[in-house]
Amino acid sequence: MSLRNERIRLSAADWEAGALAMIAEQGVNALAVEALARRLGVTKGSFYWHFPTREALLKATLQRWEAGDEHDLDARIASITEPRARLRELFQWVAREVQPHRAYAALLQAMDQPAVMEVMGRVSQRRMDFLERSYREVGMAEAEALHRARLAYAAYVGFLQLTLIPDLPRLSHEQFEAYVDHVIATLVPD
Amino acid sequence: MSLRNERIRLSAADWEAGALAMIAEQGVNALAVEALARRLGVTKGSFYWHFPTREALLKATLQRWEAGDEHDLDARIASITEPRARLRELFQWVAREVQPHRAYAALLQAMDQPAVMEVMGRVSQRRMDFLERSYREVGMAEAEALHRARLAYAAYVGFLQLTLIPDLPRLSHEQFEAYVDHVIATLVPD
DNA sequence: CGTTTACCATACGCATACGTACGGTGTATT
DNA sequence: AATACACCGTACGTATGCGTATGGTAAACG
Repeated sequence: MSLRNERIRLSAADWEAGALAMIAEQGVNALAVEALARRLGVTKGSFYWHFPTREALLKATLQRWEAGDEHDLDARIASITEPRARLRELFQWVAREVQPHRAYAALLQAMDQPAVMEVMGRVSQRRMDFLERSYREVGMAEAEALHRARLAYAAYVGFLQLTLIPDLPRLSHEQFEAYVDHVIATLVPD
Repeated sequence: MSLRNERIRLSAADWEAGALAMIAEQGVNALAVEALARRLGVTKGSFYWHFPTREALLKATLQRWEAGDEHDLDARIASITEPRARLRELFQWVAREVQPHRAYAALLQAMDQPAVMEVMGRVSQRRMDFLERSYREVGMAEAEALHRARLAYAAYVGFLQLTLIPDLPRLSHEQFEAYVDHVIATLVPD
């Protein structure tokens, strides 16, 4: 038969990429084997050749996402030497590029699954440590830097959650910029 | 047969209360009809006498929760006239009493379900409006009050999320108090 | 050119969870 | 006391989604 004109041959990486896209768009719960297979134009007979189980796909996808996330942070933010500028750039980064944070927001809503919880624990700890070091570099005492890092990270996580509530009035571009400026002014010293 | 010694006769309100407890403990996804029936010591034959569907139970439970939430806010916080004291009391309230916020945190993780999304939209808007009014009362300009309200609410939501990540080091009581003091000092003027 | 390998389709088994049908029992009502 | 009603148990039908078994096909390889 073969109705499809373009021959499709997938690798494990293709499945992981599709899974990540599906998570970002519809959440972890929507990550079903057969749905993903349809999305990729094949059937699940293909899937179970690449992965032994759905759980294996999820873990591989999370691992890939975590590595990419860490890489982005290192490349864009950690390279900035001046701590205040680094913090400002961090806030503006998460403000400008919404797309990479959709997956993070989706994973926040799936913490009941152990595999997700494990990754989010590591990622959150790493980000908060990064924030804490930056705040210490601008002269904050140990305890204060820790608290401010926690507050800043909570503000980030909470903001992502709020963007997921469609009933809330969406921010226009100017409002959004003004909000980010306000956050920076409030949470970044000087 | 009737192995149970105590006769159990339930009302719709009993089912709603049980559902709310189940949501707070294990999340919205864990709210299954037969599981809840076991928890209440009956079978699902009982459930479908009180409710036509699982969705109906969820909506009724959410409605009950929303009413209680609004009542608590009015009784404890809104009655405080001095705006700065009101804001401080608000932060300390959500800090001291963790239990009432478990349901809120659980609902945050179930935003993919339309019924949940609708309620969370209303509740979030109401809370942010309340924060904005309070900030305006302490003398903030309109735009700044709006931004600060958003930031404060995001910090609340994010903090709840972070408490759900068990891999993160838990805060001791003193650390927790110090953190709340830091948040108040940072987000409440003067 | 024949065979192995990599990838995929189809059909099936099975568990979970919703919802339905219907019969049963205790309590209230007349 | 007889009947109706409120509440519950049991058995069943059905949909979904995971995982398995097995056969098929195109491309790579000897």
